[in-house]
Amino acid sequence: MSYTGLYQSQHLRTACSNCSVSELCLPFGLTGPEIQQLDKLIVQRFKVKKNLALYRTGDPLRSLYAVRIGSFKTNVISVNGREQVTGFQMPGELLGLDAISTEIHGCNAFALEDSEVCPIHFAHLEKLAGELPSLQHNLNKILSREIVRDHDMLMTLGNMNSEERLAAFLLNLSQRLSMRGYSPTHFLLKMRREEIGSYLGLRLETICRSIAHLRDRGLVEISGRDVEIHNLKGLNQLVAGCHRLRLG
Amino acid sequence: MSYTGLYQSQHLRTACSNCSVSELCLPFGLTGPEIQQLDKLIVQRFKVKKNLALYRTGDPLRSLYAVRIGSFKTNVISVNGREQVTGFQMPGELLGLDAISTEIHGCNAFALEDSEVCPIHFAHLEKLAGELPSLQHNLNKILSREIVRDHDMLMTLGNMNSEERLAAFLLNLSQRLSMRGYSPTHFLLKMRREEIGSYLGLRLETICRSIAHLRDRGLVEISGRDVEIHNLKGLNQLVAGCHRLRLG
DNA sequence: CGTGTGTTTGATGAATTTCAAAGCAGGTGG
DNA sequence: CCACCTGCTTTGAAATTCATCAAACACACG
Repeated sequence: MSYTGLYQSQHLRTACSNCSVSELCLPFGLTGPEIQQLDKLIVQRFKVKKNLALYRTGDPLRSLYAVRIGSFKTNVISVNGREQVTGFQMPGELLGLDAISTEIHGCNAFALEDSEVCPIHFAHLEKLAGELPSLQHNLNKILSREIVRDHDMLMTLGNMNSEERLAAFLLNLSQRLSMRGYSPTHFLLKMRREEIGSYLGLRLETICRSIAHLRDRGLVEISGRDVEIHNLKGLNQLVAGCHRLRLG
Repeated sequence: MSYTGLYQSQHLRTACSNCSVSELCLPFGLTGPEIQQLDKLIVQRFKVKKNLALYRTGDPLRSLYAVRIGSFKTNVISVNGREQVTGFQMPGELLGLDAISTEIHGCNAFALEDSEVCPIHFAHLEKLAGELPSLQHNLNKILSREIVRDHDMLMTLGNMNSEERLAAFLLNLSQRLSMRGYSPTHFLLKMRREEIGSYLGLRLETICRSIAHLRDRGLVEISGRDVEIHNLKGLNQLVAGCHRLRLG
């Protein structure tokens, strides 16, 4: 069995397994005729084989990348050789935003499976943004949203125990997949336990044990990379108290 | 004794205790005549008393704020009432970047001491950025730099023990202060132990004990809020192995 | 000089890491 | 097609770190 889909086995596929150009424009919040402007930037596409780098720390920023097919992880390697995973990206999401500050990539991006991306030449994007206020506005929003996401992650690492972190992680994947039309309750993990652990600030053994705990509570069934969420509500309750209090 | 300075007692002051308008333009990377354009946006200034909020979660985004005098913390309160400090801001730094995504503030900003800020009306800033490509470019960079900072923080929380986290925190303050012309080795903390703990994902008692450990190693002398770094090199070595490996 | 807030230190217990070993799955070559 | 590797996952037992609970202390302020 082979997967062209992502985080989702073929027979479960309920939506497109890849992203069209106009879908790639979605993060930029563009509609109608403006898409055609952005279209001009999203002309190329290329494949990245599993475990190969899309870019590496220190590479100059040429393009941002929109994931079309597959999935990626971004990580930073410390002097003493430890990996810190800073994020996982799936189709329709952007890679490389952190490089804008220095115009040099500050992390590595590796394909977790055979994948395909569309490069978006950054200098051209900025030029186009200068002409299209709504594009500029949305670029600001995209960058800001990334900051919000990171703050949520800080909250996860600062306030949650291992079981809650794993639950929050699974719910996050579930939500992002359902946004793209996939099943929110049944999907495949493309990363190893060790990578999940790095992302969540835990050791891989702790991830295994937390999986076992969630299983014992009857909330999920996870065998290998295959995830089945039995009780979405229960998972949500587990992390509810740790979430951002929304006012206004 | 009263402090108009920030993180720095009066008698130690070696640089300006507040930021002029042109200094506030520094984060935007502008020089020469362009500053005069930005000047038009930075016209007001107002004071925020210690412990009062500059803005709160749920407030609509009207302005970003440049800290002129004093210091702030940003935090998020979770449903179960726990505080997560997401950052500390000192003069010359910007507040409110995370609100751009939703146009609603996603966190609270509190003054840690009597402070003064310059509001930068965001709609006007975006409009001006549309006319000044270099301003737009720098706004992108500022947002991206915030993402990089957050990634470094994820690394701190994911890979370091309590002592290393505290050392990294002190070095970070030291570096930001020295950039502004203050002593990198002698300064005052404006936040409580509990707030440092929240920021570093530790309890306040653990902060106290980590302080004691660093003192026992002869690296620092901290009594109350007064910090004296005796061995900057030693502190750096402590966290060196956990830092980003730079290639290229 | 008392009161309240913030800090320090100690004793204990819980959660997570570390070390170790066994089990499983997928891919490769005989 | 099977056997064997190799890399990944799971589980157990011991060690460690950090959180929790508790109490004393320090300091600023009215």
